[in-house]
Amino acid sequence: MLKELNPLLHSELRLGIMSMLVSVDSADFVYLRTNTGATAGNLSVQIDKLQKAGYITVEKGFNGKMPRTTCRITDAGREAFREYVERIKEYLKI
Amino acid sequence: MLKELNPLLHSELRLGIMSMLVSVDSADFVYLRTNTGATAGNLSVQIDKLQKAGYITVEKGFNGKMPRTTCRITDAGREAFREYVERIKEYLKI
DNA sequence: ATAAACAAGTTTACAAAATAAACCAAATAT
DNA sequence: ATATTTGGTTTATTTTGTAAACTTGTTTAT
Repeated sequence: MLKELNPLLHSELRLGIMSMLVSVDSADFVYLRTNTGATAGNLSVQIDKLQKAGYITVEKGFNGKMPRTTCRITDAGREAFREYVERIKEYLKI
Repeated sequence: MLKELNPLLHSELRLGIMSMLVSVDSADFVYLRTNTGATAGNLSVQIDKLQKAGYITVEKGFNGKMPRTTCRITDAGREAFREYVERIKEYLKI
């Protein structure tokens, strides 16, 4: 029997964000926006959701004078991602 | 760069339906309902969407006196599923 | 024979989610 | 000085998912 997929991760953009964060130390807002191709508004909202779930941390600082938002995956995020991958594999039959 | 995921397949229930159909000749409504755990209403709606997209065929007949709805995946459905799997693999890093 | 309960779906109304447009504040370019 | 760009956030709209309510017919109990 197929197990439920974590609805927070089963979203194209949020999965994309997590996918980028899982293999780097950190990534900033601009990097994520560029590499996901998302609009800033959409990205902002989805980052918020991931943060509220405790899957990522969001740190606001400055790059010189320009604001910079840095995201990092948490252990809980990493584990949730791992389990999501495990579960969806059964759907994909791989 | 991550490619877009087919939104018709990136849905837990529809992906579950396709996942079941991809490896059997056919499956009827009751089988799909039981094995996905979906409500009949939800299943009906999602089957409709897959059919309208040309990913499955839906045949209405009878099992004795009781109505029976039989679903089959089409070549287009199989191909869409294949491509979806290929694309989401990059998100999952597998 | 009639009513109650059940089976197989469909329709529709509602809730949740995704998305982009509009907005804001500060920095840089003209 | 002012127009444009950068780095976002807020909010309004659209899209989507979902289940409750309904329909049509069948079986079972009385």
